[in-house]
Amino acid sequence: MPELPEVDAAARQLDAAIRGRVLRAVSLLHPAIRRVDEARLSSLVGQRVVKAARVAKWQEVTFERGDVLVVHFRMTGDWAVSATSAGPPHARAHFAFSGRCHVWLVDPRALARLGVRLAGEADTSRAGPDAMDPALDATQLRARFRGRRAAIKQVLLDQQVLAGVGNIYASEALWHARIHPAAPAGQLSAARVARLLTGIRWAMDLAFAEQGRHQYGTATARFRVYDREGLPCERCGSAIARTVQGQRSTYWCRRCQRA
DNA sequence: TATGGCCTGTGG
DNA sequence: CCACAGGCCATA
Repeated sequence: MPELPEVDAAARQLDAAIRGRVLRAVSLLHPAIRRVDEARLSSLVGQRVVKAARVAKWQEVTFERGDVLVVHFRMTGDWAVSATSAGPPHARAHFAFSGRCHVWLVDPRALARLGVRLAGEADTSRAGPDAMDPALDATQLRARFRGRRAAIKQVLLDQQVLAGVGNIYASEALWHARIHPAAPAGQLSAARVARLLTGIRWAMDLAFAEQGRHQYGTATARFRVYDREGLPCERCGSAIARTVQGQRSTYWCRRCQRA
């Protein structure tokens, strides 16, 4: 599920379901999810939802007193919304709202995280600018890469540098920009960073466009390089390569993407 | 900067 | 059985 476009869709779905409703009850259904401070969670019960929105790869549900429920899907989280109180498989948390609205956090791996930021508390996440923020330009992005000798692929995954790019779209964006995934981030020319930002927006826009349409495109149909090891590059026809960087798979074209 | 851990599931 | 999974954090 969760890179920026998917989290964005989830947050919109959540907002449509719960905005204006009152939280009636919360229950946690898996020990790993119980690491959240339950007293804080309970303090949300009885409050009305002002809005739900995406912030980087987080979702924030703002309540009337200014308290905020913070949710991160990690690898496999998602929402399930229904009018009945029967939970779906892998339901890890249950939120009951007024008007017979039930929301489940569904997460097979149970890696998702819940948190509560009470009114007046500072936001401690030091996330960088949002990848889809139109105000972000290539000059700013290049400034954020400056001094980083690590591979651009890994720097793209650093949410403090740029928020919202994950493992799939990092590969996709680098392919679009024709940049070698191991290139040192701080050495990229202005022109290359400009291409990279274009590539990031291109990959994200494609994913946004996919949301409304057939949810079930296969990976090979949806992506240009991700999960396409050995298949032909759609630009030059040579076989897509897979390498590992920082314990994560990187997919790229040896011919199109030069150092 | 690398490594392991968190969790469960799927596919080779 | 093993490798791997769209994320992130703790630790040395």
